[in-house]
Amino acid sequence: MQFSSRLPIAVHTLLVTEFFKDQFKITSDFIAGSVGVNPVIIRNILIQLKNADLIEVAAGVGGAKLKKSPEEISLLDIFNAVEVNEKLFHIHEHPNFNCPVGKNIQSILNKNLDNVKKTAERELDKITLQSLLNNLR
Amino acid sequence: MQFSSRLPIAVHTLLVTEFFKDQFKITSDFIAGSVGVNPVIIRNILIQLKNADLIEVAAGVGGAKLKKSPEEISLLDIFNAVEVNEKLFHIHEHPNFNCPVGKNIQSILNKNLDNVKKTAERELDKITLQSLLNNLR
DNA sequence: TTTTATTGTAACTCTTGACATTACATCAAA
DNA sequence: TTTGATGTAATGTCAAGAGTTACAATAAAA
Repeated sequence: MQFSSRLPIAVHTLLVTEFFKDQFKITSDFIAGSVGVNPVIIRNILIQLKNADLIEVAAGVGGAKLKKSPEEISLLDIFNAVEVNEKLFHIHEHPNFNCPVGKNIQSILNKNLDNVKKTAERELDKITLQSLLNNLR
Repeated sequence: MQFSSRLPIAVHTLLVTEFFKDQFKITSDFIAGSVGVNPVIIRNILIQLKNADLIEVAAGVGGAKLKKSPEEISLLDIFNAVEVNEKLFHIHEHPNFNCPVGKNIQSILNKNLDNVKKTAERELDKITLQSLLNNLR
């Protein structure tokens, strides 16, 4: 099991948007050319990033740009923009509630696994778009 | 995107195996009755737990039991037993290597996201089967 | 030796999500 | 009004999770 490539593609999109902002108009076709996927994939991700207030996109004339500075955008912001926020694990839904284990399994696992998820989120929040840009040079 | 219910079901399986070890023979049907899924699902998970040396299963006569003490089994051990170990995120495979962003995106994301995964694994490793058993009482 | 309960395992179906692609209406500036 | 983009719907393909049926293999007990 693996997370989809939406986070990687969204990160790539934002990096391209910032890196080339003074040289090119950042259209979905332009981004798609760097990412290597269909432009519609990029447009859908741009919509999600726009809804999360990370970029603005000029309808009609075209072109995207960041709405915050790269220091203010973390991988967690991007992750939350493109992945639906749900439990990390799918817990089986029909345990036997007449069994002492079945009765408690959901609350026990929810508590422990939510904690794991929070730890991973804190880690994602430490990584900024700026630090990734620094790695480019 | 979500991890499958294999880890939750495997944890449930091990808890049942230990909790009822002195009262019942722990067959796949018995476990399935507590988890609320088809016994074949349990048998396949038992095979994975057996391959990871966490339990032993008596073929023919039936019955499972732990091969280590609950203190020695962590959620990470169980996770590794039932989930194929792969990258946390699927990174897009055909970036444009002629682009300074496309050329570096894979190595940058691999490095940063592997680190997030390692953090989550360390967190899973802190949680033992015994601590979950304690929560049952 | 035969019966019995159980495991091991294959085969099949159903459903869902990711991803790719085509198509076209909408939009806003030149 | 033309032009180049975006917004968005529809469709197809593929892979994985989960459930189920079926049955051979196994090992203990009768």
